[in-house]
Amino acid sequence: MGRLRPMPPRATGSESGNAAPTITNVAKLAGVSRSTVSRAFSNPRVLRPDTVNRVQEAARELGYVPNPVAQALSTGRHGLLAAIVPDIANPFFPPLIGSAAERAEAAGMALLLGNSAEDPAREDMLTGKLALQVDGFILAASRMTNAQIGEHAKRRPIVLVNRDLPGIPRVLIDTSVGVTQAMEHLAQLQHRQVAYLGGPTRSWANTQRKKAFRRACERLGVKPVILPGLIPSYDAGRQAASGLLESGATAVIAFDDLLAQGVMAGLTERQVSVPQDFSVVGCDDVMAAQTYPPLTTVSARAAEAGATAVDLLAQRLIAGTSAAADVRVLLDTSLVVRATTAQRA
Amino acid sequence: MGRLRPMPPRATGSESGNAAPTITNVAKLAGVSRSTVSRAFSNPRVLRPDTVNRVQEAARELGYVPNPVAQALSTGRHGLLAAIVPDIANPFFPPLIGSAAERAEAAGMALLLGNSAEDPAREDMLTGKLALQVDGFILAASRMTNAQIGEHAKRRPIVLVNRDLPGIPRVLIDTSVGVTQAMEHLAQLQHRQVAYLGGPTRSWANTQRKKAFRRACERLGVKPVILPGLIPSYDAGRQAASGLLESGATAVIAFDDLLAQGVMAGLTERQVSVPQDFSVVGCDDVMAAQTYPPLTTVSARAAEAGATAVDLLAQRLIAGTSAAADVRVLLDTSLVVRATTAQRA
DNA sequence: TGTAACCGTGCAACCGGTTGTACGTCAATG
DNA sequence: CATTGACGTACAACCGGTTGCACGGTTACA
Repeated sequence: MGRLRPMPPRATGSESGNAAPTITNVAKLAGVSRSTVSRAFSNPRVLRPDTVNRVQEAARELGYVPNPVAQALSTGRHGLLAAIVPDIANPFFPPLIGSAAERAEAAGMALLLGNSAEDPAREDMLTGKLALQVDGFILAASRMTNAQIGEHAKRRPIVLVNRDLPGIPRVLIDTSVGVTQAMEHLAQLQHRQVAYLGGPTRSWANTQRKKAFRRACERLGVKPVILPGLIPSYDAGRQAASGLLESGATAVIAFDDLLAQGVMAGLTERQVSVPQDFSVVGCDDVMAAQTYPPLTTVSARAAEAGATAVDLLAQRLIAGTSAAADVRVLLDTSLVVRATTAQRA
Repeated sequence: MGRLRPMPPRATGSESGNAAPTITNVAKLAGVSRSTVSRAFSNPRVLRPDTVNRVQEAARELGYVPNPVAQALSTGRHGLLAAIVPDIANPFFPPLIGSAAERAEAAGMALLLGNSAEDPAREDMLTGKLALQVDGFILAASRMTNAQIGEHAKRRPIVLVNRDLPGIPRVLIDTSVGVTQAMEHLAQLQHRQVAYLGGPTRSWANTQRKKAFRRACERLGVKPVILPGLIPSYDAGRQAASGLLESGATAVIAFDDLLAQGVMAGLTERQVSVPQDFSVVGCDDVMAAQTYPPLTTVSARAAEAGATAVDLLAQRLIAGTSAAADVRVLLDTSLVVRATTAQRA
């Protein structure tokens, strides 16, 4: 680039190549200045209507469309939002991302995706790198420290999903309600000893679920068994099956559906049939309706969470930097009873 | 913005606010010109080493990092790739997107995500809108017409996934090999009549699979039953179960794992047990290892496809516009035998 | 000691928009 | 009829980098 003087003063006339038309081309064709063209798009009210028409017609003729990069440099608004997730292959996130992308588009913005691969350092790096090219962040199930998040929040608006950090707008999927319902359901089915198969220790969701589980057990007079936090995967669940059986529990609530599915596999391999001999409840309602037997699970409303987060962010972006108080959206959950729970044998 | 003359000539000294430091700040601190700072980052070889050091130190001190938006405007390189998929909630795509994002990052770029929601018009619009802010596109299972794709390819480099359009670089997951293997497997198990449960009619993958199925049936002397194309979902599969049973087939190859899973549910509801009474084979190996019983399926290597597509694109971007001949990468597939196929009853 | 080649850095134009202010025009008003 | 104000548009600085060329200083060689 850096066009130089010696060069012919720029082929002023019609487009020679297939380069995208610029505001200058439109201005020339419409017989107005560049600023007028700009205003015809960004602030038409200040122009005479017929001027606007003339410009628009010229723009249409050339196929002109404003260059978002130039706009970003000039205005500081990029029209981009970034969503950072720990693992896009985890079925919890795609619906969240999908609906976030949709809402972003509705707000005239596009969504940039970052995959932290469960690595806090990587998440930190990614967020820092993207900070200059996006207007704001959705941090889903962030693994960064509070301090790191706070630092990023100084540069760009952030909305958290499933992370409860006062001072930063956040939307939380409150599974404790659903877990409590699940416990009531199991108690009603005469289960007197129930296990909770934990997820990642550092996960906010896991903390919430475990707490709700404990509390409900106490209230209902059910004996709780807590199995340690695991990587939420099918294999981990399968391997946990034997421990479950030894624990004496007759039912389990798993941290998520992947674990639950693995547990079912492990149980079946040991000739324990679900739900006749053992009841299984999942969490997140991801894939639950897509397998057989259909899994009883706690719905997670991930899609809504993504949509809400984007709406919050967009709202904050158009309203200016108004801190908008301390937003904390709680999304309720509830138990979806399908076919993996039954009366205690 | 548009800072004006009447304003004090810009707080030259230390940063007053928390605005990101610019090349000008660094230049001032290092006692060199802006162009020197620029070169220290983009082309350090032309500078004296100690000058580079001085600039780098100043940059570090200020926490300077080049603004990618300004770079994009100036150089035309954005450091962004866009991936457009028909439906991010379909479990086939997340692994593809995930590995694409990873490879993009390895190449120093970030990945922008577009969700077309299965709508060709929307896909066309999205691609057009993003064309000015990204360096290239990955179009996965595109639903656009050849003409539309060709039009976009004129503006930006494109790599297709699972779409065979001569002249555009493409990576194709060739499931015909895997489907053929599946048929051989079933024939060996004494199945004499096998059904193919189709996917979206306009999908390239579906065409390939159906063709391979037909050919293998012919060669193996198996009677083929073709069931019409469906939306690939659990429910569609479940509803297809009765038709399958009526058809007289004793085994089915489903267009994808979602359909297969639904079929299994439908069969079980009708007291037909898998694999004792009926054999089921899926496609894509998505979720197959995460359910019970583990599904026999054709592996799809979606992650590799995403990675390959990005590598192709990145290669083409750094090599300049060299058309690089007519690239067509075929990814072989193979049958993964798990637990949903057995000897004919 | 004069000159040529070379090296390193600064200058200024440029990417494609945005926007505060100045200025010219015309109608309304005194 | 001169003055005022409103209105619409042009001018030019600016966003934060990049880059071709010019220019000044060294060094090498004649």
